[in-house]
Amino acid sequence: MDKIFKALASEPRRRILEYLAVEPMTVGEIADNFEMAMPSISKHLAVLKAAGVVREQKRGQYVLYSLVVEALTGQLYGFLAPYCEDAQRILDARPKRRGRD
Amino acid sequence: MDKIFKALASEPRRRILEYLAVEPMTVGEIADNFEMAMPSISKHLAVLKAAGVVREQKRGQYVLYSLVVEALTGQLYGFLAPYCEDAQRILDARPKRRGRD
DNA sequence: AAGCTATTTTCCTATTTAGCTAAATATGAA
DNA sequence: TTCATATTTAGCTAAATAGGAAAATAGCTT
Repeated sequence: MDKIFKALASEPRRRILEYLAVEPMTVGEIADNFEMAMPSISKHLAVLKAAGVVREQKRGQYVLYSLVVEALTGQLYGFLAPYCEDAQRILDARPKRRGRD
Repeated sequence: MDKIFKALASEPRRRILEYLAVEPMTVGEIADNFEMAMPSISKHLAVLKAAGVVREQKRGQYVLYSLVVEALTGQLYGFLAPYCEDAQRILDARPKRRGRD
């Protein structure tokens, strides 16, 4: 739980997720949308990846990042469940993840 | 959005919310459950209050803190909504808050 | 008023985090 | 191989955060 909230406690990182929600992107493409230098973006992506909410795929010399939306929503619903029946219901209705990837 | 995630990006603060989910408590009662000194708890409570997820009521020389569960869930569903239809549905079904308190 | 208890505020230190530049790594192209 | 591009890692500084102790504030109770 700590990793996901630490990851989301950053405006640039939340913005990165918004971009990735539209389509997978390379680090450079993401960085083009920010004032920040690429190494900083790269580190933000590492934080998001450690939290499980993005996935990286090597594509030649590029690295393509994509959102793992079930991980994002799943973790937050998991946190919310004890506070809210709706969240528990949504989790229950969710298809169980097979260890693919 | 920033305040809520910053607030939740702390294990002690998440634990405080768990306690308050059971019943309202004074600062001292909360502090009894932690190794931390009371001033630190008091500061964590201030962060949670700034994020809108707890409310404080003066009760004589005590201060009673309580969870504002709709604020906690509402903000997180609000964040989730663009990523997940379920969250949007839950928000829509939620009774609109009147400016009470 | 004086003393006691509960809480917050202030001030300080240690740790973590964000962002930068420069260097290292990895891949593709000539 | 050599050059160029994409990304990550290292090393640094500045800013933010966490926690403690001590002082300040607020409300009882005598």
